[in-house]
Amino acid sequence: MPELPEVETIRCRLAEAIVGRTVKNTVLRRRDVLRYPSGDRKKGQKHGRWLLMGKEIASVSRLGKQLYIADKLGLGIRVCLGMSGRIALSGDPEIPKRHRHITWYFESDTSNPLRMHFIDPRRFGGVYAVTGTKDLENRFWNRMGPDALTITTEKLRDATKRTSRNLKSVLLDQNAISGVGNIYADESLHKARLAPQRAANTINDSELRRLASSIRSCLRAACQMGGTTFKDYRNADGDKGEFVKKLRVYGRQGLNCLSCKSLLEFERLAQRATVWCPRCQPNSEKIHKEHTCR
DNA sequence: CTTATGACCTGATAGC
DNA sequence: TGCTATCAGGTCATAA
Repeated sequence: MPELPEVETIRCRLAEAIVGRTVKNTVLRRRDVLRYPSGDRKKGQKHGRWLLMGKEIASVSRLGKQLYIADKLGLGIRVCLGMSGRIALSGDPEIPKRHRHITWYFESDTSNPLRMHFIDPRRFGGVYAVTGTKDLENRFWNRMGPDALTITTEKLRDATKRTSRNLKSVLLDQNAISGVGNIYADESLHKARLAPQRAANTINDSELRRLASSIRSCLRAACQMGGTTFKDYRNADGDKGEFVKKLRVYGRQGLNCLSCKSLLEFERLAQRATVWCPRCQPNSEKIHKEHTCR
């Protein structure tokens, strides 16, 4: 469920809560949430058993929608939240009883006990043991596109210029750009006044600038509001994200466009629900005149 | 190499 | 009430 702003909200809170603290014990209740991609199961199991046990947390970082929690040597865990995953700290008053697949217990002077849970009903998410920063980069992060929160026009051009796939697909492709999911793809395209069906390699320079800046501003605004709780998302303390109040297209198919009053359309694109305004976001590959939108 | 597709799961909700 | 069908914010392996 969580996209970049939701994961960033969680990352900030975790950095505040667990950096400098030492893991006293780790309980893994469901082995299969420990993942071993592309055949390095043995290696993963060897390191995975520890899951930061006895380690002092030195950093909580993020690329796109992925978290990395590590000690000062860089050894750590890569956390993917998938569709329904979350991290909850023991201060959250309503931690669900079910689906708490992993719990980390931190050392404390008893006045300040702290637990951290990995919770994931659908189990599309998972935790990956990583042996160091190089390992993280080689196996995972170097293969991903640049982080969407700070995407530049130039980097977006690299991601779009050589592909005739539609913009929606490219925005959702983590190897092209990291961190945009279904909600912010639709919101960014609407803000940039670009049709989601538009072939990526047909957008001109001013459209490219508009798209890069729309992605950054949508994500930045969502981060500031603690992300979007459309349905289930909760941050590490159990709170909802308020950006749901700012959504202009996502989930609004059949309603009026907030910019121009046209009916918002719906189509399944890249196997995802896609909502756009046919008037604000015309699928024309020609330069069109500025019109009344926004 | 790129790209499209299905698999992986549970839970909430709608319709009969 | 109980059944079935459909939908959900992501990632990964596979095959064309």
